[in-house]
Amino acid sequence: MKVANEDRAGIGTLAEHYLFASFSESQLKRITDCCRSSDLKTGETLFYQGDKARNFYLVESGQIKLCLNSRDGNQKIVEVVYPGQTFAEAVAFMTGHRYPVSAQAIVDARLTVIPSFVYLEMLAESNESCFRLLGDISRRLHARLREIETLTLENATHRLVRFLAHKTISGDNKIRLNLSRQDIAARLSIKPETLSRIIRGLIDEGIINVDGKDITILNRKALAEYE
Amino acid sequence: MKVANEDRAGIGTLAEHYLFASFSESQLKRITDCCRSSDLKTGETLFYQGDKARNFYLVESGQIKLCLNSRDGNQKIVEVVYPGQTFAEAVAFMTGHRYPVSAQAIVDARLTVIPSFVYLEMLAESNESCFRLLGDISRRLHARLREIETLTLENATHRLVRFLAHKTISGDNKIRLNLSRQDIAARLSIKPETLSRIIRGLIDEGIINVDGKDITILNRKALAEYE
DNA sequence: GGGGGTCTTTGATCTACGTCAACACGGTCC
DNA sequence: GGACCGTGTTGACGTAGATCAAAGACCCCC
Repeated sequence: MKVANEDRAGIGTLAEHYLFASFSESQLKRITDCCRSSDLKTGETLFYQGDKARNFYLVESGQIKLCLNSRDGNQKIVEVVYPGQTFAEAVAFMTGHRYPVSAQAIVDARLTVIPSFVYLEMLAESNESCFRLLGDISRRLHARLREIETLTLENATHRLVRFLAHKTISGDNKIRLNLSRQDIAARLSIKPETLSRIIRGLIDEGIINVDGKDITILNRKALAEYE
Repeated sequence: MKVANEDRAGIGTLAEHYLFASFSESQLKRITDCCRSSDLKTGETLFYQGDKARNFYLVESGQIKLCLNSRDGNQKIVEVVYPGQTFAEAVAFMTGHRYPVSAQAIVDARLTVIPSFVYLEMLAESNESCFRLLGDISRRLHARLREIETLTLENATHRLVRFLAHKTISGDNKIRLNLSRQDIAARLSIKPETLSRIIRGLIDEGIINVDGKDITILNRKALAEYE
């Protein structure tokens, strides 16, 4: 289902988003009146880590990567955000109100820019919406925990296998990758060269087949054993 | 201030805790009526990863480690919780309602056990409390992000230096470690042997001095350069 | 359609950290 | 006091993954 959403334009509308589902018509109008759309070209940066944060975002179309950069030029992709998903909601509640990551478009993207203050105002009037946001942030918290888990207790191959498993529609053995090799590498916290070698290994073992961005799982059992 | 709290008993009372500060007298009473205290001996496990979660906890005294365990016996300490702090608040909002980590006492500890359902009920009546919780979870989310950052973009020495810097009371060059070496290692995601060698290195460079659990920073500038 | 650029792959080598094993240093229990 | 056990340290060695360098593959764009 994730794959189905990718790159599809127009599914990111506020009114139908989970976080906004509990607002009344008038509340929703007050929010949308404050929102605007923003277009980003491939490679363009929306904000840098440390920037003052006044908004959060809903992806209407395209893909955005949230990443951390080290002084010596290394990049870690923390999350890739797809149409219909929001990001940076939690920033409004953090002291300092600064983005803890940078956000950059992987492909041309269109976003809805939502000023945090209006959202907070509406939140203060709607307990149900608070609960929705709590659920949303808790899910993110859990995702970060699993990330820490794979980083510390699993090796690079495990991480790739998990990544593939996550992309798999149940029952289907075909996966269409929507990220470049270097972005996958940065997402999995490994170097492109290493990723290439790991994929090579899986191909040589007859576990997967690769054709550009298309991956076919030939031996599901063997793949699962890496997890 | 963190150091000052450690092992001190009795500071963990619901009424004075941040998360409960917005509840009315009667709401607070309804919660406390449902709570009980629980004592844990050193090494005892409160819950295991995957256990059904019905409660969250406030540490009254002692120390609790939240950790992940791999099949091959490796342990990663995600967080150490001290008196006056809560943990597992977010679990109530997660699908499945299972603890994503295990919780174990590092030293004898006393906890307040808070049934999630009462807290949720009260939360539904108090928007301000929702905001407090949102702030609380957002802070945790940010902490996890920084953890991912140090794990992927920094090396073992950096992580130790950050750990020490975090423990430092500004202006004071003395640090009293309250964790065993192996727990520090598990917290920093390195092996005890490696931790030992890194510390040795810093001593040999004349940057720190170590006497059991007491560490003195001799050269703050040199230490900071590792960060 | 061909040439310049960026991505990806492959090979050779390096290194930070892990592993394994031996030893040393306290506590504590008779 | 001595035997003991858990914890920490040190040394020798192994390895996953990084780095460096070079060769292909791909992609546009004029």
